[in-house]
Amino acid sequence: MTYSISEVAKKLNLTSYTLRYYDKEGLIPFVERTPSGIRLFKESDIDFLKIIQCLKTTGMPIKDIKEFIEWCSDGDSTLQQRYDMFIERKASVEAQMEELKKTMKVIEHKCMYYKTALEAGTEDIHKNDNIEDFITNK
Amino acid sequence: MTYSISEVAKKLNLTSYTLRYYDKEGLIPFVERTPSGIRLFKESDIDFLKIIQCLKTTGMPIKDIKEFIEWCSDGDSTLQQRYDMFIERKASVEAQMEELKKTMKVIEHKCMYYKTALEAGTEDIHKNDNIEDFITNK
DNA sequence: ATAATTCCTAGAGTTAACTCGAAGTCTAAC
DNA sequence: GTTAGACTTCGAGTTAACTCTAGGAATTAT
Repeated sequence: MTYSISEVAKKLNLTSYTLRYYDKEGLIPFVERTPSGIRLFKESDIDFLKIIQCLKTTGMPIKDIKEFIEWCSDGDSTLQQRYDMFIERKASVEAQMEELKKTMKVIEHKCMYYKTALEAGTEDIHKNDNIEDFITNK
Repeated sequence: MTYSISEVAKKLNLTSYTLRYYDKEGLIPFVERTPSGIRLFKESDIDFLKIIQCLKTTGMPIKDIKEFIEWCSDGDSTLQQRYDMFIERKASVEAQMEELKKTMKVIEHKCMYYKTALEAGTEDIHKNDNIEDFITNK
């Protein structure tokens, strides 16, 4: 069973334009076509697109994802590169999570700041606060 | 005590170009100047820039940050908007963390996948795997 | 068989966030 | 008082990732 480009777009919550763009950029060279040139997406193609979306979420640029796709079609000789890449992605995601946690602390502090200010009707009650205390975690 | 643009850039790990760009975009209208036009950053300006960096980390676009800055100079009448904004930022960061967690699971699975493939010398040992099982969390 | 819909490509346009170059001004050191 | 280095503005250039348009071909519905 195969899917049309618009079906895949709907399934993955992106547009046909984007899928054609990914194809143009060499991210999905494995997608087959009808004799008249229309793309036919297999289930396995959709799985690959899910991995591509996952890599994008980690902040990986498209040209790097393309390199990974090329490694995939190069077979077992590129296993080490692909392993290294995922280890590096893992470290990157860990770093991003750490940064988000720090960011969250500041945002939560600001939520409290404005909650109390709203209750008081003025920001003045924070006149003596020291924002550094929160950013530096004192 | 004040700081020059390049000192602030160094402190915040960005460039003078970027700081001037932020100024041009209205993110730091409070930064004062010498009579000859040179920017003098106060400690409180740097604190504001840290909040701006924090908002950027949450994925907030610059024109939205600008709106927040405008609210700040509009005083207490905008407390509700600012509170709502931070609540919304909090939800956004929570969503991002959730997505990163899901992404992490897939990445970790791929790390294992390639680790075992490397040990076996070939990807073939995963011939019967079903990637869906991992993506759908089975 | 015709009309509506969906597909195709090539290439142009958009947007965000920088990033830089040119030309000139300011300031500190000698 | 001149020179090196940092500062200024203005506007142009860059990059990534889409996003869309035009013009045409294929498929589906009536």
